[in-house]
Amino acid sequence: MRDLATEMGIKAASLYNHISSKQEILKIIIISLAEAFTSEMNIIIASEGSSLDKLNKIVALHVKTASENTYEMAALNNDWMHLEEQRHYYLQLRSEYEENFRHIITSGIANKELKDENVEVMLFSMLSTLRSLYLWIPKKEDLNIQNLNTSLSNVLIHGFNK
Amino acid sequence: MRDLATEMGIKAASLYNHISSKQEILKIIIISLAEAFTSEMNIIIASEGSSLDKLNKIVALHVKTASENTYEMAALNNDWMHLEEQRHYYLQLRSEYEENFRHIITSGIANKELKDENVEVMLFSMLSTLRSLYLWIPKKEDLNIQNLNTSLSNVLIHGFNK
DNA sequence: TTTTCAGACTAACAAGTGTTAGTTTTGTGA
DNA sequence: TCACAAAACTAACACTTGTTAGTCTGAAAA
Repeated sequence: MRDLATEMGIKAASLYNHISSKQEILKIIIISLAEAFTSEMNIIIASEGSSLDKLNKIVALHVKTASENTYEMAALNNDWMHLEEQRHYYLQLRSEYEENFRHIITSGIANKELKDENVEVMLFSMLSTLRSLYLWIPKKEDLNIQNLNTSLSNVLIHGFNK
Repeated sequence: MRDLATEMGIKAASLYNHISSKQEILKIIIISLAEAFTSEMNIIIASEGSSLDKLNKIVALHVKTASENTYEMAALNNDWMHLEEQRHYYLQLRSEYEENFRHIITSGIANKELKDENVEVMLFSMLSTLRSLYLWIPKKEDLNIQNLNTSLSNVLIHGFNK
């Protein structure tokens, strides 16, 4: 809290005129990002289009979030486990999101859009790549968001062997 | 240190009969895993075989490391930045490893084994999935290591669209 | 049997943590 | 110009942290 206050040019005690605890800061950052993300995810789920279309949209949503909310994504990824009252709620949002993602994949397999490969492995592979974007995007200043969407979708969905 | 000592059934001060500082514990865990990993990686680099063969071997090495050294992998992934004297050495090992990985991909593209897709995106996608394995493997108790190697290689390298 | 020493112990330190109580300053509306 | 509220301040709290100094214990070596 002292570091944070110094960065803002005030004393630590003055922070408590604005927030009620350190926990509250964590909660605000993580829960508001998680809710914003979830609501965009629900729009994708409800949309028309093939499973591949939806997967592409999910990739784009992650790229957008990681580039516009890099630090919030870092907090969400690294510090969600330090939430207290909201930990359960966060985990609920997260498992709904994973369940939606999984459903898109199984539907895609069912209607022959996707290979009949291990669903959990597919899900894990996409999720862990997309969740790490926040670490990687800031290091590649020169990349164009549209190109990134395209090549990330290509690599994740279509693979890279000939 | 007090938690650690309690877990061992001794008092915190007694730990200092065995190690010289908390830092040293971190160093031992991270550097020894990184060195072991690097030396196995070098064997793969030096081996005969196509780029695809090498990529498969790298996947298998990550799966093996994540399942046999889950906690050490967690420490390495989450706490390498808290290394002090060894931070530079760690980053050096890591960038050599990434450079080797990148080289396998560019060779694969050059000899037409792999698609001519964005190398950095391919590398990022594989790396972030493989680096997250330590989080995921313990949750899937029932999975067989050999099957995991196969389906992970399939998903990462061949993609999952039809 | 005595000596030695690794490895446990207790007690305490200095520094850092989030937070509160009470006070002063500052800027805006009456 | 005055009143008041927002938001800064100082001082201190209770607790946690890694670590050290000095001591005791028990088992192996002499």
